[in-house]
Amino acid sequence: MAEKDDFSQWYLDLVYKAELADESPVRGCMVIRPYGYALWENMQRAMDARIKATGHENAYFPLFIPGGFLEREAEHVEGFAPEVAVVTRAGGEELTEPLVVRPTSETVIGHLYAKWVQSYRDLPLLYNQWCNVVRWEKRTRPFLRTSEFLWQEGHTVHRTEEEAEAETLLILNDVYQDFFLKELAIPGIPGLKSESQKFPGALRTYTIESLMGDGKALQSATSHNLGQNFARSFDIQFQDADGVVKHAWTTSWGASTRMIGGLIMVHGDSSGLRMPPRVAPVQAVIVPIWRKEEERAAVAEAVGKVEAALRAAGIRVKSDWREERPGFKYNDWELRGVPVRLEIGPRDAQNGQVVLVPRTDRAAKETVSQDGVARRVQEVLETIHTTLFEQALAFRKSRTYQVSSYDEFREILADRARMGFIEAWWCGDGACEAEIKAETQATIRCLPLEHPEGAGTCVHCGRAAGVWAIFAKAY
RNA sequence: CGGGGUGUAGCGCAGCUGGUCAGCGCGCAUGGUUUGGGACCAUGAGGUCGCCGGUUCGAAUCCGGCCACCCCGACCA
Repeated sequence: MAEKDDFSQWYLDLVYKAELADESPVRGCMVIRPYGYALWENMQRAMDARIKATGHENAYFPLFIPGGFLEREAEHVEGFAPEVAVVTRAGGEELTEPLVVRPTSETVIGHLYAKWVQSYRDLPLLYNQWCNVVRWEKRTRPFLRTSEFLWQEGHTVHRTEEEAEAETLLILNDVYQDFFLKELAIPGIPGLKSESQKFPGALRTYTIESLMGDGKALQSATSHNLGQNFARSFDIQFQDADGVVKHAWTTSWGASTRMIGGLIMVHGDSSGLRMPPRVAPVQAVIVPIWRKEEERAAVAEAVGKVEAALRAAGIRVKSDWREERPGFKYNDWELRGVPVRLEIGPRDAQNGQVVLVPRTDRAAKETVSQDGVARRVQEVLETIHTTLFEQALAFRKSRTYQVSSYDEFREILADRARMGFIEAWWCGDGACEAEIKAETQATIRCLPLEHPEGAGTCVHCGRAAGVWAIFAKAY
């Protein structure tokens, strides 16, 4: 595996060697292998629970969208047209109207919502779907940017602007940010996107931005207040209590398999992946060790007992009986990021013990009794979650800079070893933002929800500035 | 779409001034010795040398065309 100083190669090696994914015969697409898919399923389960806990229901809308639908919202079509895949031929003949493979489903869903919404009594409509989408990307990387990816997209309809805005923020905070903190151990920063970076067709876009191990930012989830734009384009109207027919307010929000890329780049180290325990496909692996056949029998008995105890405690456990040497297995499971390793050899079998090694700190190896091992593993899993989070937070802080001069801004972004989030005042002018991008390749990642009061001068143009922004180079 | 590069075994590569050039490492299979931090020995399986055409007695090797992929840039809510 490449060393971490060649970060993009390190990332690719890790994805393939840990067997999360493989290349596909179609350029830009990706095969998610069982280990990667198990991770995705765990993430889905945790995310889905939050989506439902906040009052949403799952549904499913079609893969194909009538070509004309995208065009109904001007900004939307402009934003997505270049990356849309279109089916022009099917059933052995040319289609009278080409079908777009969904890049996102605002339009089809809008079409149906127009039908389903009649009265203010029908609102709010709170639906979500888990599906695949296609966006033809020129440059792809597994998980981070693929032509087809898996995600969830929520689409809601509300009676008022305030309600829609509250929904957008509820998702951002109670679903996404909570998920990042509690499941992935990633300290993301919730914030508002600038005009140039918002979703095509949205009024406002909120985002969770997280900092990767190489100092670049990753947009990890987004939540959009669509205003009445799509309601107007698709005639989503309702008769309000006052008898007046009004356009509804809609939102949409999504999080994708890209989060897996984020998880890798935030937590991975030179030995490989480090899975956050709560979503890890395997939380504890048991490596049996023996020399002679008679030892094997005793070890097997202890392994069986420990495995059963862990399973009974709800821990996802696997024992590795492959015909390989222990050292090979240690490295292999470290590469795959399994949080806890349990070693059981003849001595341990004899003494009723197991050796427990946390992935985050090999030196913290400890010997525990077989009777208490399930409880101890649970504790260690919690500790590992906290450790991962704290390490990621410490890294983010060490790579976050508040600058007052543009020279300093440029210096930091030009230095691979220091690159990260730059916080500064910004005048709010899109032209100024574009110049910064042209000169430094950095973009405004977000206008963080938590920011200093007051005002200053724009880090680029020096004019009076009332907006606190986070800049970074991004994936 | 612009600039550069690469296509030879599952993966990574050597061979490329035409003639023992079908090879190496890893991986894989079989047998044995091993096993508390990436084992070793032996045997073996596996390739239309990206594709098409040309030059030649003879092409992985030279020439032409095509295709694919990679890197840098542009693009990327």
